[in-house]
Parts: sequence; structure tokens; C-alpha cells
Amino acid sequence: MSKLLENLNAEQFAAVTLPPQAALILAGAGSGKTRVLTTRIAWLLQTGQANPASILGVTFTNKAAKEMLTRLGAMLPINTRGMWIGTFHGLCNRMLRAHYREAALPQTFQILDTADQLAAIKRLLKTLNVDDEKFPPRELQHFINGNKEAGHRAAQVEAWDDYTRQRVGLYKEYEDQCQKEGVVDFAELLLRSYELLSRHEPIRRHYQLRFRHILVDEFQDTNRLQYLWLKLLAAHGAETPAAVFAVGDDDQSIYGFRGAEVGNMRDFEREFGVANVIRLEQNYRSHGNILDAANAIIANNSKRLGKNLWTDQGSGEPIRVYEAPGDMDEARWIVEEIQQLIRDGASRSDVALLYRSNAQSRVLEHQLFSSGVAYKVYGGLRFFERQEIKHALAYLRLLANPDDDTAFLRVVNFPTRGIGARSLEQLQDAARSFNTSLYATVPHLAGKPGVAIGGFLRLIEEMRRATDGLPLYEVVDHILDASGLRAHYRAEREGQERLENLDELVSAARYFMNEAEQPPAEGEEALPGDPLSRFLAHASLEAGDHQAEAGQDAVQLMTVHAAKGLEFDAVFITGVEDGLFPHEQSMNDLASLEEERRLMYVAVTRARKRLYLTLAQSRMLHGQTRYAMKSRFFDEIPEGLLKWLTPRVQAGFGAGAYHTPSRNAAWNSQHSSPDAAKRNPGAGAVQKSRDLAGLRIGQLVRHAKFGDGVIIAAEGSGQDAKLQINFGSAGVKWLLLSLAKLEAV
DNA sequence: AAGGGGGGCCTTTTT
DNA sequence: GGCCCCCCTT
Repeated sequence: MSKLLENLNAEQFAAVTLPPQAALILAGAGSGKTRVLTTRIAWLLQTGQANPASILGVTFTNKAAKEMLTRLGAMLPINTRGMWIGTFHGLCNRMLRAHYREAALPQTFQILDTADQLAAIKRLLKTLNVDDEKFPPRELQHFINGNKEAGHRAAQVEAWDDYTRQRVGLYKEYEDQCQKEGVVDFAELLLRSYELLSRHEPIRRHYQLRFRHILVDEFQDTNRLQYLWLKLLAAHGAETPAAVFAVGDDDQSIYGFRGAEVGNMRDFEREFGVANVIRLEQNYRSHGNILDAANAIIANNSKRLGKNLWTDQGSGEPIRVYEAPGDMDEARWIVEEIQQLIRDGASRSDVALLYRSNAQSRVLEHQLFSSGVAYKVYGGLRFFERQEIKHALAYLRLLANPDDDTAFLRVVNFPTRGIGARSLEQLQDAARSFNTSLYATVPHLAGKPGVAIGGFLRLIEEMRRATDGLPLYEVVDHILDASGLRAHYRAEREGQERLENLDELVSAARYFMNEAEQPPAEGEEALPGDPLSRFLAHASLEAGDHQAEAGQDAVQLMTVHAAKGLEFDAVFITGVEDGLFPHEQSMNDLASLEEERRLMYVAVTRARKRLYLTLAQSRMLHGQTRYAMKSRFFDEIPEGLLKWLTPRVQAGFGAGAYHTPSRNAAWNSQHSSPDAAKRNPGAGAVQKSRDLAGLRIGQLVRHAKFGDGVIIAAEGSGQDAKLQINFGSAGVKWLLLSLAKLEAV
């Protein structure tokens, strides 16, 4: 056991060995959070304070859950299967499958992912003849999910105005539709599980008695409902509550926009009477200058629980800043710099390009591509979200649950079998009057439309008969042919990749049965549900990696959000401009600006050795060139930590103070770059234009009243010239050059 | 039923 | 600028 605790620092040690009471671990970036969490579990088990079955480990992502299991497996020669470790949604799914009757769900209930949910809402609006201009489906989806995540059923939503009352009505209709079809969306998994526990005392007691240790990762990301769920499971307020060990970092809370409540951390501390708040502040990832910058930035936020990262690794290099005239120049410079890093011995996968919004990746990709630098973009469609996969899954869903109208409509005419919109409309009308699912309505349908659709029904029934008793992967393989999906994509010119993905789905099913789901060992509870339903749940809950081809040596491109939890030797944070980062839609109220600041904090703390902040004076955005000033976050970093690689005037001084534009020391600091001088692009001298008394578009100017701004457009020339200037918070103004006393900065 | 054209929109995203 | 969605045409 001593071996387990070896090499923990004092705070980590204290956290791991806390008595079994409510505890809050404030784990800074790179402070060994996952290690503490897993070591805690291992320690509880090894000291006999807990047995595997009494442990509940909750994470947000499947990746985190898997990592926890893997690390535990490496620490202890124990069977991890007795523990419940998984995501909130995965655990709720498991619970609902085990108690589907009490939860009032069919045994084979299906899970709607976000896209399925949106489709279901659109369909609902259509059947109810509701104007989707007045109730945009996406907005309604947001409304429904927001309410569910706050723990409110339609009946509990307070509606003060007519519009809200109408939306609540639609929420109710949506609930009914899902119930009728036997499907649940993501938020429903949580809410239904919460209601199951609160309404069925024996079930609640069972789990409360069982899970004596509840460990929660990324606690700052929990929403209200998740917090209530934990509180219920932990038997909060009872004589013998479970020990909740919550790990999180309020400074890294970047999912407020989707319902995360940082306030849960404070509530937890107060409501659970947390006696032990432990701060993990020693950072094992980044050099000192990087941490100093991160600390300085986040210090501007209010209502923090308080934390200051430190390292014993030394201060390292300054933070390099490059300001380019345009986004293309920014990308070009970054790629040249990356090539230099690679020449100096860095490997491509040690380098990350981070951006605030996905749209920024295009220019970077273009530049990387034309320079022949291998790169990999994170984001975009995942395996189980691909069109052909969703089609195949829809057939499987119909096998498992014929009442799933979403699945029915998805494939009733795909591949096309002559079932048009009109016959479907008739079917939907009939289904509404019979109050049955589409599938169940077909036999009631007399006459013409019934003929073609009847053929579809027979196809599904034939599939069901032919696959009865087959192992899962053969079921999948069979429906791919029987449905005509394979034939369809074979005939499509660009269908090759889709065919391969369909084959991959068969492999995924085989893998799922063999590896992911080993049969329970002796004495272990079996996972509830039939294999097909379990596989379909798996497909919804774990849509797969964002991009395969891992391991390849490529520069990593992703949003700052996607970078959370990752680390790289060299990090470029790009587009560090006001309006982009902080994003313009989040600059104007304190709460969202603070979330932007936390996002910057996350971005900065991804870097181990070297950090670059780059920006462009102008960039193509929404189809037009836009001009911006450097991000306000620059002002929050001590000047001494920054090294401007482009000429820059110190604010408040008229002249000079240019920083060296030369190349910096080489990656491993053995030698400096030989072509340094010739690659200095001399930013700022690029856009020569009409005579504007020495001013040019894109230039930074100072106005006595409005402060600093950027010239974004001009009309006329000479002393008649009118200039449009973006003064940031002071607004965008048209000024007459002859009147406005402008000073070039 | 499929493809083209036009209009509106535009952070961040896991489950 | 580009994507998605809708509608219109064929």
C-alpha cells in the first residue's frame, strides 16, 4: 500500500487519504487530478475501507471513465467490474435498464442523440401544425433540455408569459411523443433516473446502501440536475450518507453555456458541510512563465474559490507574441515557426494550434496543407454520427423497438422504395387518429399508400425473422444487405468510404460483444438488456472518437474547448483578438466575459514549454474583412512575461520601445535559426494604399475621446478623407480626418 | 426524388 | 465565405 502513495506530494497525499466524508478537491490544471482520483479509489480498496461494489465513479466523458478504469487496473490487481464507473448518462442508462418497469419505460427503450432529438421535435411541430418560424426547433430543443437539466418537467416550469406557456405546452407534447415511442433523450436519462430514485424508495435505498463512496470528476461541469442526482444517491441529510469525493476546478469551468453550474461547487461545500477542501496547486506540466501568465489572467475573475499554480521547474522561456497584418500572414508565420520547431527536433504531435471558434481552422489548414506539414483537426462528425451509420442503426432500432418513429421515418424510404411524402403524410395522420406508432398503424391503412409501406413492414419483419438468434455482428451484417444499404452505396460513385464505414460497423458490433462487454464473472451482476439494445445505447452514448488515425505524427488543431485536459510542448493560441477571444457575443456581460477568461486560462495552461499568442489585425470573417484590436487579455498578462516578435509601441509612450523582431532561440536552445533574418516578414508595412496622411487601413490610431482604435475603412483621400474606425468598447465611428485629431500609435 | 438555386445564419459541445 | 435548410424545378 505504501507503494500506492509513493511520490504523491503533501496535498495529493492528504486528498487520497482523507477520511470517508464529503471532500472537495480543487485541482488546478496539471496538478495530477486523475492520479488523485484513481489513487483514492485504489487506496480505499486496498485498505479495506471499501469493496468494489460500494464505489461509484462519475465522469463526464467516456474517455475519462476509460482512463480511470485503465489506471486503476494498472494500480491494483483487482477486478474493476464490480465498480460502477462511467459517465452520468451511462450510469443512468444502466440504472434505467435495470429498473425499466419502475421507470415506466419499455425494456428496449432507445436513446435519442442530439440530432435525433431535433428531428423528433421538428416532426412534432409538423404533426401539431405549429409554425416553426414562431417556434424554431433548435430554440425549442434548447428550452426543453434546459428545463430538464434544471430538473423541471413541463408541469413544473413557471411560465409568466404567453410565449413561454406555449413552449411549455410543446414541451409536454414532446414528452408524450417520446413516451409513446419509447425513446429518451440525453437529459431524459438523467431526469428519469432522478425520478426513479426519488419515487421508489426500495430502489433508492438499495443504491444508497450500496454506493458508500461516490467520486465525481470535473465537478465544476455538473448541471443542476446532476447535482440533485448525486445528492439523492448520496443519501444527503440521512444518518449515514455516502462519502462524496468531488474533484474539480472552478477556474476551468468553460461549459456554462450548456448548463454547467460552477455554483454547484460552493453549494456542495455548504450543503454537504465539507470539512476538507484541499487545493492541488503544484503544477507538473508547465514552465513558470506560462503559469505566471495563467495566474495573472485568472486573477481578474471574481467569485473564485481561489488557487494559485506554481512549479519548481523554473520560469522557462518568455511567451512569444506575434501580430500579423492579416489572418493569412498569421497562418503563414505560424507554419514557418512550426517548421522551425520541427527542424529543431520537436515532433509534430507535440505542437498544438488552438482557436476560439472552428471557423478559424480553415486558414490554418490551408497554410499547413500547402506547406506539406501533416496535421490533424479535431472536431466534426464522429463515427456513429455519420449518415450511413445512422441509417444502419435506424434499421437496428426498428428491430429492437418498432415504435421508434424517428427511426421509422429515417429509413422507410431509404434506400428509396417509392414511398413518397404524401403517403407518409397519410400514415402520420392515421397514426395520430389511432394514437399508435407509425409502424403499428400500417396494418390499419387500407388502400393505396398501404401497399408500398406494407412492403417496408414485411421487410423489417423478414429481417427480424432472419436474424433471430444470430450473434450481434451477424445481425448487423444481415441488415446491411437486406435493407439494400450496401447496394445503395455500392451504386453511388462516392460511396466507397461509406461502404467501408458500414463494414466498420460490423466490426464495431463484434468488438462490442467480445471486448467491451465481457460476460460477467461469477457473482457479478449481468448488464441489463439484450445485446442489441445495449449496442444501440452504446452507439448513442459513445459516438466514437472525433477522428481516428491516432498515433500519426501530426500537428494538432482544435478549439480551446476541445483542448481541455490535454497538454503539448508547444502551443499556439491563435486569433487572440477582441471580438474573437473574447468572443464578441461574450464580451458584454461580466459572467460570459469571465467564462472567456477561464477559457483563456485553459488555453494557456495547455503548454508545457513554449507558448505563442498570435493575432491578426484583419481577418476574413462571415465573408467580410474585419479589423480588430489585440485581445484585452493581453493587458492582464505582465508585460515582462511577453516577448513581442513584431514591432510594438509601448502604450503611453510616443516613440520607440520596439521589441526585437528577430527569431528566438531554437527549440532545444542549441543554436538559433540560420534563416532567421530573412524570415522576418516586417508586419505592418504591407497594406500600402491611398494617401491618408500617412495612415492606412488596419492601422492602430489614438483618439483623445474614444481611445485606441483600428482604421477599418476609408473614403476620399487627403484632408477630405473620412475614416471608419473601430474603437472597440467605444464603438465604430466615421471620423473626418481633417477634424479628428488622430495620432498614429 | 434528386439536384440546383436562393436565403439566412453564423461561439464553444458531451452525453 | 461557406454551410445548412428549404423550396423549386425537372
